[in-house]
Amino acid sequence: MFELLKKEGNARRGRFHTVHGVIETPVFMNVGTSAAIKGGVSTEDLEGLHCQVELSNTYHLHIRPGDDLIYRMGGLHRFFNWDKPILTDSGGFQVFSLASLRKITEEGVHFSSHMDGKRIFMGPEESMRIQSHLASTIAMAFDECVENPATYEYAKKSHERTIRWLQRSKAELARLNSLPDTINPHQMLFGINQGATFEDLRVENMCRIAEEDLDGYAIGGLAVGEEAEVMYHIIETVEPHMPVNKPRYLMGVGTPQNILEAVHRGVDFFDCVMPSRNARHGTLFTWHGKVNLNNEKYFADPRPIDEACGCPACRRYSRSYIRHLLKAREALGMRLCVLHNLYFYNDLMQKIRDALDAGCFEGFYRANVDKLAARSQD
RNA sequence: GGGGGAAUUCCCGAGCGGCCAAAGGGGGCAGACUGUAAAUCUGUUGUCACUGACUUCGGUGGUCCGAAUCCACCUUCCCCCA
Repeated sequence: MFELLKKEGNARRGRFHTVHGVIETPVFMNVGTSAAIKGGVSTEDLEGLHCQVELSNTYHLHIRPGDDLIYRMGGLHRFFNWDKPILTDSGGFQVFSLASLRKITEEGVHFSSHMDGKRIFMGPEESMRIQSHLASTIAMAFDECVENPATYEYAKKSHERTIRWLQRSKAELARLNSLPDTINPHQMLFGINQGATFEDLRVENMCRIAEEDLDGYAIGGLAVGEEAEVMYHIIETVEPHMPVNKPRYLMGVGTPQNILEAVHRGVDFFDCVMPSRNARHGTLFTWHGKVNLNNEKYFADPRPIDEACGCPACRRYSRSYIRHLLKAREALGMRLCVLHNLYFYNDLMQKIRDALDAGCFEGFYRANVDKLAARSQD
């Protein structure tokens, strides 16, 4: 159940109630594809980072260790010891990212496993069965994330198929939730809006999936190579057609600036690999822009990554030391950087919520939207 | 004391007369990264007045139109026999 607590312009302050607890929105979901945040971050760490929701992936966990095992181990929450909400992505994104290894039909998608080349098939029913085994808080409908640029003809054909896949996902999850040995019979389902960069397809798709009366609605297929302005425009186009009393999730986005822009346009949920991946590669997000700790100018810099940050890395360690760890390929270097970036993202969302609560989001937005995208000048 | 082998650009290492400023790796420097096939990938790494010129392959001197590559001597290091 979603409570819309406050609105400022299009920006929304909300509260989403789940069987695994409350999610204060706008929220960033911390991505741990294979039931682990890459870089050596534990679930205890996640608590320290004020992480509200963890995100894992259906396709990856199906391949390894197998959803049967996770079901036997009592579901994802027990398997990796996390009792707060978990959202599982459906595997739809892998239709896009593993494009060279798949074939799409009306039934679903034939993949070659990226691990061993083994043939696997995943359609809406398979995705829901796997997610039911994983017993996540929120399951995502099985969709096709279309490549950019896409032709109008293909985008139309694809989004219509994605709607049929959504209806099949919904029916299958309802069936699974009613079975006696289902771990989480209250598993929720979010539908995913598609339609590439075509306004009419996006709107038609949104109106059609809204009729399915789902627990939440996602905008997918963005941040796949199009200009940021195009992404913002699509959000603005779709948003008026999204149910007001349900959470809105912009999938896979994005930079701190992207998130602020999207909150400004009415989005509640986000997830992105960027904070963890960039951290592993040495790029840190701060309140005065990006810092690439690999740069020589930080060789003897005694300051923390961000003076204003309260994360475990900034509380104890200098840029100089962490840079050394990265250069020496010490695991601790990556870990500290990932802790910092995830703390930063969760902190960014907290500050957005605080601003909304205080009724000063517009000022917060204006003060930070450009600064966040810049390269730090210090 | 006798015999054999080796010295290459920051490091390791290829090169055996012109197509060599010199493969490949490492390291350095910089960039990318958006529902994670990413601890990955890309560019760059002698100097400059940079679509060209100059300096460089242990040292010195030769041979040759032309030498990192061939010859002589020197220096240093390694191996084998005494």
